[in-house]
Amino acid sequence: MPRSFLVKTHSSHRVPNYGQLETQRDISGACSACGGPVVPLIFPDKVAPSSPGDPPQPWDHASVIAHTSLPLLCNEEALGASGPEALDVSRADPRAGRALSAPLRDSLNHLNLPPLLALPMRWPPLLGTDGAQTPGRLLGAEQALHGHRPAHAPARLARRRQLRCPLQAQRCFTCQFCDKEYGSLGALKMHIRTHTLPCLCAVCGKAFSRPWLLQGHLRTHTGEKPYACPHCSRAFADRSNLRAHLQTHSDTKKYQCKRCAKTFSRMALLARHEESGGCPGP
DNA sequence: CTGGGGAAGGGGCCC
DNA sequence: CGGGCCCCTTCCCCA
Repeated sequence: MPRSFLVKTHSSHRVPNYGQLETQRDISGACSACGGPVVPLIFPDKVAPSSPGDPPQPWDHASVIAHTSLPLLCNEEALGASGPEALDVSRADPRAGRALSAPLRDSLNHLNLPPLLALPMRWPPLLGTDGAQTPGRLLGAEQALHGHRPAHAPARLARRRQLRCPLQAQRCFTCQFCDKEYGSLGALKMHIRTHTLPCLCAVCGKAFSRPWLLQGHLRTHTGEKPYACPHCSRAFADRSNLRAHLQTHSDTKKYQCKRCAKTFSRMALLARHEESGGCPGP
């Protein structure tokens, strides 16, 4: 997905009011690293490992997980572990007697879910804002995790990577979960978070790849809308949504149909216009 | 069918 | 190098 026009604005404008959120995190206990709720990660039952035909799963790669330390970011603190043993995935096994944090346990009870459900990696079961399941839309990570992808033997996979990046084999970092490639280890680590989803919402249990995504999600629970439209009384929880809304106040719409010259406030509307066949043409 | 809001995903940039 | 924040984009849903 192209990300163009990444214009940095003045940092003085980056002062959203997270007071409520900070208070909430204090209640539940927060990860000092990501600000998310502190809950132990529970890996799927290793008694029932992935079948050979299944795609590789994050929990199938404990060594990689430990190396990146990403998925254990939160539960390390919850477990109070430090040192190498903190990276031992087996320590996060629910059968080892690890308890959920009280807020999350309450959330799970509220959702009436079976106890000790394989929680984090496949969690949550596509919850809507009302807590109901929303089958219509798969999360990106869920798509990556559950998409049908043939398993690759390590040697063959390495061979394929070599063929793909013959000149940059040393600088090519490939995701073990989806084969995406990155030019830096940092970029790869950030991407891996989209598979491991280390930040969990204490209210509904939904998992996110990054703390600020969780913060944005928490606004759906608190109702906080720090981004107000200067032209009307509307306010938004998300800056991008405000930006899209501002287009509705603009006389000059940003996206124009090349066939009929009709303009639209959003690219999605233009795309829908072009795909609907309703374009009268020039 | 169209316009718009809400929520979320994810790569890039800066510190 | 990692975290935080930036931005755009996408999807779903509703009026």
